[in-house]
Amino acid sequence: MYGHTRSRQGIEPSLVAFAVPCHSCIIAPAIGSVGSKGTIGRPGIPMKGAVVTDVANPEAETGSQRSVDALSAERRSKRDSLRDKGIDPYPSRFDRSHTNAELRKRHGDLPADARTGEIVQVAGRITSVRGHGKLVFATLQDVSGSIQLLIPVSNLCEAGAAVLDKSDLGDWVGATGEVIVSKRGELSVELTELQLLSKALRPLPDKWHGLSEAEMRYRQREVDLLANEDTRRVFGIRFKVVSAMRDVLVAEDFLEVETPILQLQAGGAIARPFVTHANALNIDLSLRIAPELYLKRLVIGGFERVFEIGRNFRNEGVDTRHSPEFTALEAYRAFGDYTDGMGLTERLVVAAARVATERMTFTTAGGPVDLTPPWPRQELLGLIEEAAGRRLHPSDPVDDVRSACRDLGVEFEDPWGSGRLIFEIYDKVLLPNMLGPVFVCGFPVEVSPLARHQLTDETLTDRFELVVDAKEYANGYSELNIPEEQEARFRGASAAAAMGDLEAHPSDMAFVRALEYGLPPTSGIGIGVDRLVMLLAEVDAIRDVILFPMLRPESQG
RNA sequence: GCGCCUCUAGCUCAAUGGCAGAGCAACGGACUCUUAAUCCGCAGGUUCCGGGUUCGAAUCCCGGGGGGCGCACCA
Repeated sequence: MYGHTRSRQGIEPSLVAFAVPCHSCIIAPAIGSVGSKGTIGRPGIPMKGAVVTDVANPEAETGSQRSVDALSAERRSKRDSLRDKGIDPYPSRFDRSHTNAELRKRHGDLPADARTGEIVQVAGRITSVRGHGKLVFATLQDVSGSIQLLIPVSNLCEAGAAVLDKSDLGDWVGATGEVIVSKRGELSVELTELQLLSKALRPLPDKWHGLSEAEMRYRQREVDLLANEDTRRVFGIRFKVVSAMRDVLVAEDFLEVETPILQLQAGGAIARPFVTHANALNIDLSLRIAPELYLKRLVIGGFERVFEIGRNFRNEGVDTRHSPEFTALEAYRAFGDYTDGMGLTERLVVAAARVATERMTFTTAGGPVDLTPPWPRQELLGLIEEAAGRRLHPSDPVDDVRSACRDLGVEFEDPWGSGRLIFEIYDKVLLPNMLGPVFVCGFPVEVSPLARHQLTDETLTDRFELVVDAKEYANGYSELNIPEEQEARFRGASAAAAMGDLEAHPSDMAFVRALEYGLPPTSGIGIGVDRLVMLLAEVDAIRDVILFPMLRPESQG
C-alpha cells in the first residue's frame, strides 16, 4: 500500500534511462568526496586488503578453508573494486515500493510483451542470473517470492553497470524499473537502476539442488532458508499456526501471560529437567518442563482466562518426535470443564489448519487425516475393552491387569498400579493404531496427578488426549481444585519417588497453598505446537519445524 | 545409552584396492527474451580426524568425531 503513491513519480519510462541519474550516481560523489582514501582505515569496516590478511593467516588454513577463501576473496575484491569507484556496498537504506508478491498480484495476468508504464522499486536477493551479453535476466527473491529482473545493460548508468558487473548470486540489491512482461511471458521489472544493498561474500549452495545435508541445514539455518524454498514454506506455516491460535484465544478473551522458565522445582509434568545455577541467590534452578502450575495460580489470582505459548525444556531423549526444547500452548479457562477444553482444542487446531494451509486433510505416515470438526470422543476404558476383549478398570486387582498386559505383550514394572498398567496398554497397544483425529477421554487418576476425578468414579479423571496419527497432540482436563486432594496426590507421588519411582510428580507445596485460596472450576489444555506444525506442514522430523535445533558442537576436524 | 547407515571440490553427487571425476557455482570469452539459458575455454581436493594392512587405500581393518535412522525413555 505504501508504494502506490511513490511508484509513478510522473516520469515517462522512456526518459528515465537518459534523463534521470540513478541513486548510485547521486550517491557516488558524496562518497567520492570522502574518497576511497577517506574510507580506508575507517574503524569497523572491512577494507580492500582484508583478503590478504585473512589468507595470510597460515594457522587458520585448512585445505577446504583455502577453497572457501578463494571464492570468498573473489567476492571481496569485487566489493572493494566497487568501493574504489565510490559506490557504497553497504548503504543504510532503500525505499522499496512493492514486494514481489504485490507486483504479481497487481500485474500477474498481463499478456506477453505487455508494458505497464509503472515504475517500481524492488529489493531482494539475487538467486539466479541468465546473461545474454547486452541483456541480462536475473531472479530477485524477497520475503514474498521471486520476480524477474530484465536488465538492458545500456539502460544502466556507470555505477549500476558496475554493480551488475560485480554482482554474485546471493547479493542483496535494490532495483528501479518499469513493470513489464517479457516476450516469453514472464512478469519482469525492466531496470533503469541497480544498487547493491549488501554483498554476499560466501558462495551459495547449488541453485538447483539447494542445501540437502541435514547437518548444515540445521547448523546454518539461514543458508537453508535462503536456498530451500520448502524450508521457507515450513516455517511460514509455523508462524501462521502460532498467530492463528493466538488470535482465537485473544478473541475468546484469554490473556496472554508469561510465567517463570527458571523454577525452583520443575512441575506440571513428569520429566527430567535441565538444571542451572543462579549465582546471585546461590541456588540451583530447573528450567521449566511445563507452565501449568503457575498458570493455574493466575486463575486463582482472578485472571479467569489465561494462556501462554512458550518453550518447555526436558532433559530427555532426542529423536524425530522429541526435542529438548519444544513449544507448548497451555490455556486455562475458569468455570469450564474438560469438555470445554475439547471444544477449545478443536477450534484452535482447526483455525491453525485453515489459516496456515487452507486445507483440512493432511498426509501422515498412517494415512490421510481429515481435521474437519467435530472430532469423535471415545472412552479410554471402552477402547481398551475392544482391544483386550475384556473390561479393565483401575479398581481391578493389580494381578488381573498384569495378566491382561502379559496377554497383550505389554511390558510393565513392579511399582505400577492398575491405573498405570491400563494407561500402558493404551500407550503401547491402542495408540500406535489410531489415526484420528479422536479425543480419548477418561484417564486413570494414577497417571493424572493434576486432574480432577470423575463425579461417579474416583479412580478416573475428567481428562482427554487428542490423538492424530498415533501421536498425542493435545492433553487437557478439568483441573483438580481441592487442596487436600492435590496434597494427598503429591504425597502419594513422593512416597512412590521414595520407593524408587523416578516418574513421580514432585510435591509443590507453594501450589497447594495457592489452591487453598480457591481455584474455581477450571478447564485446562496443552497443545504441542511443534507436532501440530509437523502435521500441518507434512514433515516427519521435529527438527524440521524448529529453526535452530539443538546439536552437538561443530567438529573441529 | 545400544545397533545400523553416512561423511569426496563452495553446493549436489560419481569413482569399491590401481592416474580422484561430473554438473552447478567461480574465473576468462561469445551472446538483446532467458527462466536448471546456451556455447567455448580455464581453474578448483588434507576424500571428517588418527592409526593399521597393502607394491598401492576415498575404497579394506581398528580407534575417535559430526550427522541421519531405528530401539529404549519421553510429548
